[in-house]
Amino acid sequence: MVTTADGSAQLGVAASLVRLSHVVQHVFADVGRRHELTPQQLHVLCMLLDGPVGMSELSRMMHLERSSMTGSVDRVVKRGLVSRMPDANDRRACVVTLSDEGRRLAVAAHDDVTARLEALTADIDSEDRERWPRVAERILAAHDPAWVSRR
Amino acid sequence: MVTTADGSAQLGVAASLVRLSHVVQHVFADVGRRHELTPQQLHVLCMLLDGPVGMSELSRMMHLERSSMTGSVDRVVKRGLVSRMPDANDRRACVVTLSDEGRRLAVAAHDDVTARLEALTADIDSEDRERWPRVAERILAAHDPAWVSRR
DNA sequence: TATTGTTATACTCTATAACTATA
DNA sequence: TATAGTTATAGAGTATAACAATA
Repeated sequence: MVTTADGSAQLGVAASLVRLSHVVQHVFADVGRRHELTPQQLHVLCMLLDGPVGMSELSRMMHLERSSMTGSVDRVVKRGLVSRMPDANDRRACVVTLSDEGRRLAVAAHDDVTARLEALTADIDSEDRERWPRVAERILAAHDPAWVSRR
Repeated sequence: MVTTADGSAQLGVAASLVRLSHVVQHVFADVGRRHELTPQQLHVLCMLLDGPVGMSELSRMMHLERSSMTGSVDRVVKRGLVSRMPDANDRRACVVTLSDEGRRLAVAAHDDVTARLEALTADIDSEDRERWPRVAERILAAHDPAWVSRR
């Protein structure tokens, strides 16, 4: 808690980010559960929405060890949501690809998460709603400078 | 991605919250690792910073089943970071209490997380830095109306 | 030699169901 | 009956180390 100029107490910037993160995680877990997906499985599917990705790249995107990815991908493969396709240019590698069912689930869950978060921010001034994503992008860029160029 | 009035592309409110959440989780995991704590263990310790808490209340605070809490608390007990004390008013219950070592670790890690997040937001206009926590509180209140009254 | 991906192993984390003890 | 907490069980998630195959 921080005391502001007018004497009222409010969360600090860091504390508010942590709290908000918990809200997002909670929404993510809840939406996943409704689709019978764990948060991690949903996360994997969302990473594949823009197209197939190799195991190494996927583990980098998710900040996980490659060996951890193997098991995570195995579980969604077993559910028929993704498949491993051979990489045409590198016989060591494979690309993980959404199945039709996987894409359907990923899109539905992604839309649900978006809707839930939009609802939570519905009563915020439109000025702040416009302003916030720009602030967020500054934070993302500070955390991962490469993020800017990946867009 | 959303296209704004001036034609530039930027993240939507929901997408920016999700991305930010990942950054926070990453900072949390990284700080924990430096103190040889898993993110969940750090989370438990932080929940106890304001004073001892019973198992049921703790599981409510962390959105976990009580049986999951048992194991989580067992692991930090085993490391000597917390202990279960009998509840003076209810012989069924116990209160989980930080040890000196646990408090030291919790404070150090908490400060590290705060410092890292403050650093990430350091180059943001002071107006936005002041404004953001108020916006965040609106979101927290929308997600959990009881949160307001708990402050 | 470096990279891609997997296996083996050992934990941590989590939920469900059934249980004990106290309120 | 209801609540506080645990146990038993099963599975998901994760990291480390060692390995195979290809680049």
